Amino acid sequence: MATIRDVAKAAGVSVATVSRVLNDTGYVHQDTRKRVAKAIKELNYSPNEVARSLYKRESRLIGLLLPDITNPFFPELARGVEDEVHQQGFRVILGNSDENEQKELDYIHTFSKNNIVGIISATNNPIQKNYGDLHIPVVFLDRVSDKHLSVYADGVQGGCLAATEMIARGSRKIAIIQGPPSLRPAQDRFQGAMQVLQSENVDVQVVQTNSFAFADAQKWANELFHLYPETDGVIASNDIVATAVLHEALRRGKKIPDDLQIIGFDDIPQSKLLFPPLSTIRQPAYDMGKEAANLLIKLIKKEQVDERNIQLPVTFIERETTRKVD
Amino acid sequence: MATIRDVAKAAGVSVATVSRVLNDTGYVHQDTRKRVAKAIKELNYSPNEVARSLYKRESRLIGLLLPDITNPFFPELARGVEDEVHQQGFRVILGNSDENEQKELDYIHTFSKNNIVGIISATNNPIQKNYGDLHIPVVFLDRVSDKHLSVYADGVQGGCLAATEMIARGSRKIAIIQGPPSLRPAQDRFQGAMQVLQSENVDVQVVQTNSFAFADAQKWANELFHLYPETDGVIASNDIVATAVLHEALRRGKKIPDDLQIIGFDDIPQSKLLFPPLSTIRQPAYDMGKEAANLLIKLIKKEQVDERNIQLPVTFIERETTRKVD
DNA sequence: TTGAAAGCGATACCAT
DNA sequence: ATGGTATCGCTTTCAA
Repeated sequence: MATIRDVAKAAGVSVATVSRVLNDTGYVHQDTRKRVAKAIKELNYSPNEVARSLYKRESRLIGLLLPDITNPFFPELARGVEDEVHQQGFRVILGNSDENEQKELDYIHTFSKNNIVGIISATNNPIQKNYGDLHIPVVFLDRVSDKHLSVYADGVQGGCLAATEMIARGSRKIAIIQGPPSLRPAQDRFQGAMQVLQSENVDVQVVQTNSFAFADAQKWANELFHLYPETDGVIASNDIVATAVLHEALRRGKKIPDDLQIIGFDDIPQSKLLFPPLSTIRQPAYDMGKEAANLLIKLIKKEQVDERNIQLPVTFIERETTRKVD
Repeated sequence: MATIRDVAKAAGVSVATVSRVLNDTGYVHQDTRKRVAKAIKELNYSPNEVARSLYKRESRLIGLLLPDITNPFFPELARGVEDEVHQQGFRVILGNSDENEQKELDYIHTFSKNNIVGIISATNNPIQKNYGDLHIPVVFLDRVSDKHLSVYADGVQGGCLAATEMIARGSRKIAIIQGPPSLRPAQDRFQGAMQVLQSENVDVQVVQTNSFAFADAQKWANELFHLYPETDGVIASNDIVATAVLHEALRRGKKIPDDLQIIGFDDIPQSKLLFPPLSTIRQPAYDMGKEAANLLIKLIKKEQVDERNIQLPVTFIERETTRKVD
């Protein structure tokens, strides 16, 4: 690997001058600039980011912390973040915390030891203290935070929407699956739906859960139909859970959506490929990722940011686990 | 952030000594060691990886390059890689090449500029030249390579298995979906299946495709049933394509598996949650990731590696898109 | 417009 | 057993 010294020597100038043309700072004569450019090309030189980072005490790396890359919602977020970050000349280093506080800390540590310039975190653990004494900007994604900026979808609104649409389509014995208590977005959805449900003349049953994992979801789905066989509508805490419910309902020979309506949350790519395709409340995951990246980069560049929280709208995606309404 | 100097001062020793206790190299008196340890704790000191990396010309970062994080197969791989890498004290920095050569190059560049110690690549592009002049170990994952080590599942065997099982279960007019031509694993599966299909007395139709994207898959599924309405068995190039086929078949009112059997490839987590659950050829994605990580780390540590290619076995997962056999 | 030299925060060689 | 110091590759004053 060629270094800045090699380039300087080849071009017959000092390293300072090479650095100047590299960073386009200070004065450099046209001819000198050309000679340097030529040397760079000939030596196929590319500056060592590590050395640069050591001196400047900052890299061009952004840390992205996800709770579970295996849940299809998060790759969608990640793609949004990545595309935007990449386009603005930064790179992302991704960590998967596995919803485990120790791993999360490990990653924050790794990030910080590698001079990362900012962090986007979508982790579940309510350990925002861990982000406090970092001296770099942090944006929470799909999470709300009082202390830090955050980008998220309107969960309350989403919950309302789900309940409203479900009632409008005729369900009267509705089971609602309450996601993990520690997860604010899940609780928002729940609250939103409950608001509507309780103000209407319908039966409502709550199924309490504490994770979004496939396997667990299947168990709860089973439990749901066992406990409340009369249920004619399920509002699930996300699409994975909704999928498990759908699956279990079909297994039990229920007609969807005639016997039972189901509404999910997230609109992960797979949802439209289910049979029947899942009606759901869509979160604009990709856009959320882009927004978060954008916001973070503004912070990094110390640009003015006018809003501390960016809340994106959710929409009802009508597919075939809900009945038609005229 | 405290530096090694601060620690040295606080402990009343030189930086050399601090470095010694940090790295556990050379002699250092017990008492001194204790004083240093105390200072480290008090100052909450943690060594700057960037400075360390600059001097040693290597980091503790491993680059993982994925073609499309949005395809659920890859997060599975990634988790395997990550878990193993993490456990062995390295960290992974993840790049998503989006099946785009330029992005792939960008990431390789980023990796190299950040003193990454090794790369695991699962990208599609046949541009192994790009990895040639890197001076660090590279392991290909879910890809086969002549020049570099690689870890992959036995595609030919998988194809054979799919064809054999399908015939054993009574399909006689079989359509096989040939994945992207540039993708060796997809072609292996195809070849494997064709071998069996052609040696048996069955009709076989080939549907040529060039991507694994959801949207495209849906189009081909449609085309398949339009062109070959008699088809009573489909061997798909992966589970995403199989899902699209299943979806389209149900939409057209076919009974699964009575009218039509479907076998996928990969066994992504969603496959078991489809309705009916998808029969498929399972690749042990998580384990493949772990193997690749293990192999790479051996290379990094310059340990002896005995096999240049690690081929993992595939298995037929019988679910409900295939008929029972007695 | 250019160059010399002082750092950035570690490691490791050479003394002592 | 410990310390001084050159070094990694770059950026940025300061002087010329």
